[in-house]
Amino acid sequence: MARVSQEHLDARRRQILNGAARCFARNGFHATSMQDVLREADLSAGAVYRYFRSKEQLIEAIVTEVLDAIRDTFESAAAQTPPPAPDVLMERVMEEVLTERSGLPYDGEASLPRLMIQVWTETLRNETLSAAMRQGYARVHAAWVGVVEAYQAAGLMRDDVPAAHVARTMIAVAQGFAAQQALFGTVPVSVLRDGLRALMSMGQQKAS
Amino acid sequence: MARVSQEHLDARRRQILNGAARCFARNGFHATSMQDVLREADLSAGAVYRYFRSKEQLIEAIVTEVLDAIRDTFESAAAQTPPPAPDVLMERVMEEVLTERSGLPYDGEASLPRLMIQVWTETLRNETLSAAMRQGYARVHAAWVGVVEAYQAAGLMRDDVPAAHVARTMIAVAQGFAAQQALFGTVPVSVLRDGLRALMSMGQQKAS
DNA sequence: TTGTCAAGAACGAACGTTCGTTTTATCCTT
DNA sequence: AAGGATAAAACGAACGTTCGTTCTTGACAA
Repeated sequence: MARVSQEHLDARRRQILNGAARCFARNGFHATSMQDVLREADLSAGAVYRYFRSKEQLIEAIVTEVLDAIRDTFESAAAQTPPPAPDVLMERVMEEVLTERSGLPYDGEASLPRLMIQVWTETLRNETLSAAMRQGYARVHAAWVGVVEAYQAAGLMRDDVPAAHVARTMIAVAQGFAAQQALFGTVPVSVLRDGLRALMSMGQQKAS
Repeated sequence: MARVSQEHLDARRRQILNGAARCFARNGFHATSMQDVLREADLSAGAVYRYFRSKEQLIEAIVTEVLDAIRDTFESAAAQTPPPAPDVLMERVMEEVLTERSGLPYDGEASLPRLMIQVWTETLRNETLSAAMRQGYARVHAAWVGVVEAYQAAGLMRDDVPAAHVARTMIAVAQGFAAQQALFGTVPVSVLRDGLRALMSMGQQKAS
């Protein structure tokens, strides 16, 4: 038997995924042809189809990686105790999303945000991926509800609002800011931190 | 001459756009075939190609309509004087986006948010559409900077943060919340309003 | 150590299908 | 009756995928 090493197989798989991710981040899943992927990965059709049964399976592999990376980033940021204030927390999350420490070796400008919105549109038409996305969101949401409850318990935030509503809003901020990175180009994360700080300063006169 | 009335022509064009928008909201631009559009619009290829030179032109027409509708919604919400607080302002914007008073006769659950994220991905690969999106964003941004400056001038918000940063953050909230509507289904806008209120309440102890 | 060989890995031309679009024929309004 | 609006069929191109072949690898006999 002349099988090649497992590291070799893994490296080939990575090579394909990375090439595909570059194509997908640039052009989206359905405007990217398999020939584009083959060219970018510098492999033949036969080679690629040895590792992935179909284009759809390749897409699903990328989507899963992206969802996992984002989920981990959001979850681990919420794990600190005591949780930092929203402006600091959000700054940290977005910094990680933009620098992609997430283990994804994709390169290119803001490629994770670009892939992220491609993934969003794909979940609209693939029920399996939609379920995966919702499941990842549920975990992030739960973690961030814990953060909000800590704010409220510490008296830092009014507690007459369901923590789930606040968590959803905070996640929306992160999602929207990430989308902006993809759409309008990279911007310092401090912009978001400052904006949140200013919004957080608007509550003082409410009691009068 | 056997020309048909202008109303007929306009109605046919609308019929095509509406059918295409339904397809695009459901499956995205590139996973929707022209045959899908023809079927949904209940017209033949010859008829559709009389009104739109190509699929790309059809896509651009839809993208432009969506961008215009969103821009108008965001801009008009910022036109009130004095501007309502962020939670109320945002609630109003999202209400309009979700009910689609915007003149777009597309139907279906949260179809404008769904189309919106499809449009986002399309701007990643089409420089013309990207420019249109950036231009629309610039107008919205300018309007919202005005709102933030009003907050600061009224002493409602700390004024040591650039208004542009706050405006960007507020737009991110709206974008993210709209994306959530597309991804996870409709949720009462009051969730966002509550979440913002809670975030706005976090500033009071800062001086101590 | 070296040469041989089978099996796995990779190649790339070719397949059938589906795509967006064009052409041709018919209908219908004026 | 005339001619634009629509339908229906057909087109070439490009798609995702397959498959016969070639190249490469590592075990093992000598």
